[in-house]
Amino acid sequence: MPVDISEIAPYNFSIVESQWQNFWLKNNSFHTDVNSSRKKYYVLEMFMYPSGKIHIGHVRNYTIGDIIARFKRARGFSVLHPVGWDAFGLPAENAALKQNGHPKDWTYQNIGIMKKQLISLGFSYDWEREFATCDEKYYGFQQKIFLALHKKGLVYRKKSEINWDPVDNCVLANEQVINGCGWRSGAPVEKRMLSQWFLKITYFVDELLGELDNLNGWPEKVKTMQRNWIGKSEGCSIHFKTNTGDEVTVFSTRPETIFGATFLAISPDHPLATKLAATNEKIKAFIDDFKKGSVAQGVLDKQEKRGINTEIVVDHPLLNKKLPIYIANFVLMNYGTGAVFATPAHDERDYEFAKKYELPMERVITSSENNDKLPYVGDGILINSGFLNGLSIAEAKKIVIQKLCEIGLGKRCEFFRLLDWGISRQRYWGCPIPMIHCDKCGIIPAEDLPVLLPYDVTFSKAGNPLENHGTWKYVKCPRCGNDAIRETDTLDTFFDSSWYFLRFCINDSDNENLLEKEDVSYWMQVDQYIGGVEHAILHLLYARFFAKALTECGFINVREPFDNLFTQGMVCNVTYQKENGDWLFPEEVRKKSHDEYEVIATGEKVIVGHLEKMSKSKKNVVDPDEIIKNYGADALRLFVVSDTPPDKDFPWSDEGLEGCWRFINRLWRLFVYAKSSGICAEECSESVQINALAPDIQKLYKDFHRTIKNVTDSLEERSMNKVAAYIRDGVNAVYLLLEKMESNKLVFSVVIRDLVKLFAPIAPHMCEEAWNMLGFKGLVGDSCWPSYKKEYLEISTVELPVQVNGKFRGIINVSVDDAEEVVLEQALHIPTVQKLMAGKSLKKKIFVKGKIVNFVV
RNA sequence: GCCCCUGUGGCGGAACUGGUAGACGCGACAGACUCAAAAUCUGUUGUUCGCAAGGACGUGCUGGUUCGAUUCCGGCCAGGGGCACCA
Repeated sequence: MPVDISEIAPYNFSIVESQWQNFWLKNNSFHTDVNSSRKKYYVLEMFMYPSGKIHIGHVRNYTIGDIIARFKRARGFSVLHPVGWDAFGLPAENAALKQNGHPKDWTYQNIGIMKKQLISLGFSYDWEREFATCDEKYYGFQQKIFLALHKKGLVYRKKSEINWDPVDNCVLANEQVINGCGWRSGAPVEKRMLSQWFLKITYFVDELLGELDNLNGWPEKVKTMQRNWIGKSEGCSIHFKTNTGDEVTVFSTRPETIFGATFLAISPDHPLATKLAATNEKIKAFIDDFKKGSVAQGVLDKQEKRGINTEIVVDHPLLNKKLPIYIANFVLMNYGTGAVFATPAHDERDYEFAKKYELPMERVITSSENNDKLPYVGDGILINSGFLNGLSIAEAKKIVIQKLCEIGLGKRCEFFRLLDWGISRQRYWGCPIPMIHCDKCGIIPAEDLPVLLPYDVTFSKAGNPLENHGTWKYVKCPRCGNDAIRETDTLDTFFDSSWYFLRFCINDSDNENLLEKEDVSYWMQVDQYIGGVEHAILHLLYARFFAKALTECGFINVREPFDNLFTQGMVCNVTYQKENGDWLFPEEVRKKSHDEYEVIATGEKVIVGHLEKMSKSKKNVVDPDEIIKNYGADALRLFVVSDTPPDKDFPWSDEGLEGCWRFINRLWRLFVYAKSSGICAEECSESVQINALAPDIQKLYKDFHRTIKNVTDSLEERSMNKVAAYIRDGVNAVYLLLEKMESNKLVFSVVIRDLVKLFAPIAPHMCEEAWNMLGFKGLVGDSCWPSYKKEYLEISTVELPVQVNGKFRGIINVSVDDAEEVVLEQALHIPTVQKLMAGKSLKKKIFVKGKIVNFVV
């Protein structure tokens, strides 16, 4: 006799979960090796910064990855699913300063805490491959990579104006400046000149752009963002000689408007401007003012157009007239050539500038509509343009470039928005740049690799602790033996994260070569990469660059690192605020009436805000540890992939989590009930004879094959929300036939067995326990994934909708193979149909086999 | 300003190549069990008219294609994201 299902004790997740976690860990259950007999599958979630504790966003990211890893493993792939730590970086130094500790201790301590959290979530990692970027072995090898890139000419040094963060006291990459402020500190960025190391990312600009078209497994959104970031512009450069013998080259994407050019504008940073400033007080004052103002505010876009006439002129290349040169604040030195020819009639900025300084405008493009408004930037026909008159913009562009080339002044060319990547950081907690400054030999590679970070540093003095260290930087020059000084800058941590996925490919702890070519070519590319869309540009572009650069250097042989990319959405939660704007924790708030909330302690009115990304400052975070303690890891895992598609933002709700916990229990009760009804591994030995089954059991069995298909397909397309829904569907169907279980042991044994397998990627602990309880051998994940029979999916009878004039009017039960006449005859018997057709002539009848009947009257 | 994406019940969201819109879950309501409650199991739940049978409306708005449109095409509106003096 089976037990009473409502009497079954709740699932004891805390015991079961820790028990299986220990088992997996002890037995190294998810260890992987190169295995040529199986197809490989590399799943990777973006590794995390060890900030202290994981948050729900991490849980969602890593759960998606773990579900895929477990699913692929069950489907017979040799799965690489590693984990590591992006462990260098500023916060460690800030924390050390605050707590009077050491960045290294702080970092490794956090890693310990967070590792425990990951284990408590049941993620199926190959822990043997775990490492942190601050491990000596990792950054030591990274120095070799740096030197190889240097040798290849992909690393170079140049003096450049850098973004200086006055709060964090460090240099920022352009990409780390957001609206003129530091990406971490939020402080307005200042400009300074400094010698910096650069990675020549622009060397691969064509490939970085072009290969995007072949990345079919990447979201279109991310590819668009990268294209915009690279920012290719095609056009033509034009060379000018000034009346003072100087030279200016301009770049334009609109060379066909050259007849409308009325002046030239150069950047205040342009060499000619610098030269003029040396002898001209007014120009010097203008440039000085420009540097102060624009940099400090960092708000260039809304800035008023300003400029100064240099009194220098050039010849128009195609007309017999002179064009004055202006120094103008809207021309950027780091784009194009730092100089433009201005056509005020057809460019908004030029127009604004020309209007202010009363410069002439010459209309050269006309269109039928909108004929008098300037500036005109639309399509049209060329006028006032000599040999271009009457041509379309596209034709004129082609011909004018040809002409400019012929007379030797123009050149077809393209420019990119993408700039080389500045990688020097004046910080301690990073990978030391292995270079040595020698007075005699210059700047040369260090030979005493690895150059290790000294532990005994002080953070009390301002500036870089490596710079301040008593002995560390003093070395002998490896070339001449004289006293020399180490480079004290460290590498941008984006450098660390640009190749970590390659390092996971080797598993041999003795191997000094972290990029063992055979292992890398076995595992790469990453088949599924998962992370937040906030890395759409920087990290993902740098990683692509590294794959190309390391291939050029001969380390590896993969030019694109990530075959499929999945960007998951953020986890959001409601926010509560007092009327004065102070944020409140949910537990400080209570519901007063239907739509009013108040502060429990004071009774003040509470404003319920929109869903916002969980953040500590908004007091709307939930702690994964608390959830796991109260509901278990499986419930949390299920919840973060339920309901909402994983690429969309996820709205947190306590009720939703509760519902997942209820479902875990519902399923657990089903398994216990099944066991008590005699469902077990042994019962599965025979194959199900479908025709011998009672109709309802037969339907259940067939429908379950549909469930298997739906779950499998949804997993393949990464629609985890549908996976959860279809599994619930299957479970609901079984529940409705509970009392028939004992008398249909074979069918139910097979169904229950496959249910355990299907749900195991999402809720591995409970399913492992059920698998074991029902007497199945080994780990559930090692058993093969359930398969479905196609013939069970084909439906022989169907509920066919019947329409009159395209409107649904009833349903008939027919066999799929019934002839058209038979079906139509039956459809005409529906009373409503008869009523609607009475007295009308049938104009047309539509019959789509197995789909629809439609009478048009 | 430019580029991209998204609009479906009270809510999160399903819907195969155009073919019964609303799967599954949350919430709500009801029944069973219980002395009672919780838990559990079973139902109902787009709006609206109707006692009912049944009807009307309904996938942001608005046109179009079609026997038939959440799905395809045009125009608009709203929300979100990216870039932004890029020549």
